[in-house]
Amino acid sequence: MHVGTGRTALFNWLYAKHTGGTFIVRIDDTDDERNAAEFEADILAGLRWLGLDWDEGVGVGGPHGTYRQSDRYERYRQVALELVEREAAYFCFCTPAELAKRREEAAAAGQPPGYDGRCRTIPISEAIARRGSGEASAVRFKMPRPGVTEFDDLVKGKIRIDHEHVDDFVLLRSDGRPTYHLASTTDDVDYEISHVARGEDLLPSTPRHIQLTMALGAKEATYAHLPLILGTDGKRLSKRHGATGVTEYIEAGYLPQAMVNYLSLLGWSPAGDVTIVSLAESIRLFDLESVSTNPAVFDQSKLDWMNGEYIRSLSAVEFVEAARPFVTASMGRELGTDEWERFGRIAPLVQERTKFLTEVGPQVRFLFADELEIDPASWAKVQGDAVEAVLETAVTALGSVDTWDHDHIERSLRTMLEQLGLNARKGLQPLRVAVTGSTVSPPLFESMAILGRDVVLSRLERARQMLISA
RNA sequence: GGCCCCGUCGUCCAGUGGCCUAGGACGCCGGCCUUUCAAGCCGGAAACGCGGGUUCGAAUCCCGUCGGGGCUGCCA
Repeated sequence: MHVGTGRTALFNWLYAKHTGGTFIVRIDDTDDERNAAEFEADILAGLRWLGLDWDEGVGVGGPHGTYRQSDRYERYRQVALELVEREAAYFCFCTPAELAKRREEAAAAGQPPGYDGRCRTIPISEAIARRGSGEASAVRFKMPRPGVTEFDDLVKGKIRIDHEHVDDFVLLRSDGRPTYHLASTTDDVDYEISHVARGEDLLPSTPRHIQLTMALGAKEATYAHLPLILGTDGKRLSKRHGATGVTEYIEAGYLPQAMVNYLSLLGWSPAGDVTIVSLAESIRLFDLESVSTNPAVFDQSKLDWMNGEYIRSLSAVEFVEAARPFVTASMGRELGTDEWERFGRIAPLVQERTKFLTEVGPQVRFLFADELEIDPASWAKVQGDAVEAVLETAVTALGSVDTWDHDHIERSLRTMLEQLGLNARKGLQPLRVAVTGSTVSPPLFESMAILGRDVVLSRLERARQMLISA
């Protein structure tokens, strides 16, 4: 699910929750270029991850069948034919090749490229005869002309479009499949949709949908066209801007709460100067009419920051649960009970310094590694005159600590620093690298405490050997 | 090209005629704190696209202009 789709879904959901309405999820799968099953699974996975539950629709059911357009082709066909019967639509015998050619010619001549309506005047009896003889035809909607569609968009305000600029669009393809316009408008009518909130890219199609709805004898929905989400270059957000799929963010270690909060701020803001907003608060304050009219650039650095905020706001237990699959993936194996216990002890320290759940594994792997890998760059960074003395003294000092816990370890190492006349930075970094394998790690004393004396001493000893053999 | 939408710091928002010497957040820069990295704290640079009106007064209203985006398919 594209993040833009996610944002649209979120706004629909917030509006439904705010107004006590019904949030319906229906699958628009009239395009058979795409793999419908995959497309649907991806959408539903995105919605579930974001926590946007639906009252009616795919999976949960409701009074209108499967909520999948691909299951309703017969209904759309009937609607199209009925429209032809009532002379609100007509059969068009122009072939796609002809249309393409005319479009090209029109473009070359500087003329508007839309369909010229040449089949509109074919007498119905003739059209039926041609169809009877096997000639392929599509069904086009007869856009009322002259005419104008005016509507009050909840976010854009008054919109007025002259039908002069709206051509007779296809309702039913020559192979009998409906177009998006037919299918979704029919669904909106059949499902008694009161509000349609969608991307601004569909604004120019709205006169079509409204006219179609009227031709169907129904009352049009209230529309709200949401501003588009742009990439950092100001163009519509697409694959080349990086991760644009909601589900990609799951694996990248983002929390759905952060994504939802971030998305909610793309085109909308709660009252006041708040940035971190709970979902409950968003529901309470949300309103389509206060959605901004201008497009928003998707700025990942703000999402990243927000993710860190949400990670830090997790309870200790929640954090462990959220991090668990990432730790397992990072280690490449399932951890044992005692290992999880150790993880639970270090977790609060790690939680404070992580922005993405994917960072957790690398930060704690030193706790579970039999043979610690020492990062070469880190090792190089701590080399100096004092290293050998530090390592040696530390082994002695730590060897005689009577209770192996954070406080005793700290006291012992501070004493060591004094003896050697070193500041903490100089004296502790070599130990950090020796024990955790990197210059970047959770706090050293606690790490040592959790690791246990034996492992710490053997790692320090090993580092000493490395010095000697070097 | 035509039609439509939009134009406040780099980015997301606040601002709906005087409270604006334009506010918050992210990012950026500097400092503090500090056992690393983060986090945290303090400070800083940074915007009303432009030109005309209207008005005692305009970021806020009107017009124009420039700029950006969308649509212009038997895609959605």
